[in-house]
Amino acid sequence: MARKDFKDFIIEGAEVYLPSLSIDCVIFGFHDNQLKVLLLKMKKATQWSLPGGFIFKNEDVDEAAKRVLKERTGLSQIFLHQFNVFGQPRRSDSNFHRRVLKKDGIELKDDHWLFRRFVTIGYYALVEYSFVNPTPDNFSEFCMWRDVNDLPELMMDHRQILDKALQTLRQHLNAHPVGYNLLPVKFTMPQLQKLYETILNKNLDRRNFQRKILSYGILKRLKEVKKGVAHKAPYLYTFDVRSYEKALNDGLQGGW
Amino acid sequence: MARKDFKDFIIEGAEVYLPSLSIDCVIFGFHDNQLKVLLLKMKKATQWSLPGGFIFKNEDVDEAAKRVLKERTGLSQIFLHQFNVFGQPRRSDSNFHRRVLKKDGIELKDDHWLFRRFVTIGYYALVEYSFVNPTPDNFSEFCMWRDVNDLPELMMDHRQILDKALQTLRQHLNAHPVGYNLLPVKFTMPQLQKLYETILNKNLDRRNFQRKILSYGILKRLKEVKKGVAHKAPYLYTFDVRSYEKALNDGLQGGW
DNA sequence: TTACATTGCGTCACATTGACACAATGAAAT
DNA sequence: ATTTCATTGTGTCAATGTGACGCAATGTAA
Repeated sequence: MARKDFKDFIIEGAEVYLPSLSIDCVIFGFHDNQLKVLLLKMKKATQWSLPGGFIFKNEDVDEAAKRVLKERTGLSQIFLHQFNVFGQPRRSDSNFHRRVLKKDGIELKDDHWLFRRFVTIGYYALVEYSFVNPTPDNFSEFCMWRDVNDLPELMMDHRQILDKALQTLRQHLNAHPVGYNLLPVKFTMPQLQKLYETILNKNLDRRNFQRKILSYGILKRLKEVKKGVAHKAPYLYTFDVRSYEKALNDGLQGGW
Repeated sequence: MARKDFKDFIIEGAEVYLPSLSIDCVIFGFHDNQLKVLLLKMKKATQWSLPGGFIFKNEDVDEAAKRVLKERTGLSQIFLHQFNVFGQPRRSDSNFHRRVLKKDGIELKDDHWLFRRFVTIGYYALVEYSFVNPTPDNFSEFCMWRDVNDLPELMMDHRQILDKALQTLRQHLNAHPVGYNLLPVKFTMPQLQKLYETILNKNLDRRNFQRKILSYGILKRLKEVKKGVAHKAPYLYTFDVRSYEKALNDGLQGGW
């Protein structure tokens, strides 16, 4: 979006977007054995923010989320899951936005649509780190991956939204194709384990983990091994998509 | 809400409510060993609808849901859980409402706020059947419990919303105090089992169910037995609230 | 050539689960 | 009063799953 488009956006927003509603996305990636989140560094402010946006008046809400995802990552066909609505009246601070925009040389009336109350719909997304091309929006100076264990200060209630997304991801780990969406096509067992450990925030026994995950019958071991690594080279695995989806439909977890 | 209030509501709605957003509630109860849902029979139409409402401009979304719940059931302090947003542009059919209102002698302009697009936030609630005082709203002629296995035709996408709520309830069964909120204070083991069977839509072995549910240590067996029943009188149980909440925090289900 | 971190494979005790047996209870039928 | 029988309380047993380890194989780095 060029400068001119931004002006149009600010002026015409009230016309083209559904009022009162916004979208915020928590985009997870996995790299260097760490769980990452894609964040935007705001212009003229120290805070960061989640990628977000608004919904066109005739647009499906899920489609709007996909559009935002595409704009920030370059990716289509992303695993996307709506997880919570944040609807406290005081969640946004209109003065904050006014100040930030003013520093950027933009002054708007007090009753401008951007300053009104927004109820936001939280989505979390799972993407393959290496495919992403992080792209800032009009409110941000850059867009980059941040480690979930080393987060900067976030604007408004975005930290709360992020925490809730992480909590949801944890609960979904056994019922959704989390590994499949976060890892590259070929990966090693230690990588997969580290992913589970990071999301669950606990250590797992290497041998028991392998036994359990293999018992699901959703992995295929390849003939290759990982190359260019120190120590013993681990085997590479891929997800057996067919049986993975079947297993997830039936539900992987225990229970009744 | 009296007749006059209804007129006010229709006229002033655009002023007092947050635009574009609505709330729909799937209220579950348990009675006669059946899972029930509280539904409204619409005026001048054959369809039924879920209890719903709108959000005041300065009202917390969760509070709005509680308000709706209170209006339809008479209850405060209800277990309430937001589960999904339904945001397809074509989910509501403005002609449907127009027709229904016209039959009721009410004609509104085509651009009336009630006919605009609404994104709705779905909540499910768990209530104790016997405490509920079903109360219709202005769009409905009566309000009553319906068996989830014998549902009438619902307006718009309310059937889809209900199904999603049921699916969510199933997933939450081991992680939320479902039994605690749906059953009376004192209940029998067969009652609790029937509740689980109904929600999960499958039969469970009586003896294994008892063993497992008792192993959680969340139930207290009382000295009393159920009276006035045919055959052997079953013991009565209550939830041990303290250990129940503790167990739910840790998560009852298996997994990692 | 050796050291050593890491990987692949396996063992064992114990807990959990699914399937089922049997006696006890008490209202309803005779 | 006695019998019937659906229902409840308790327990058994084999199969399976889980947690805690041991040990040899691998292959880079010392």
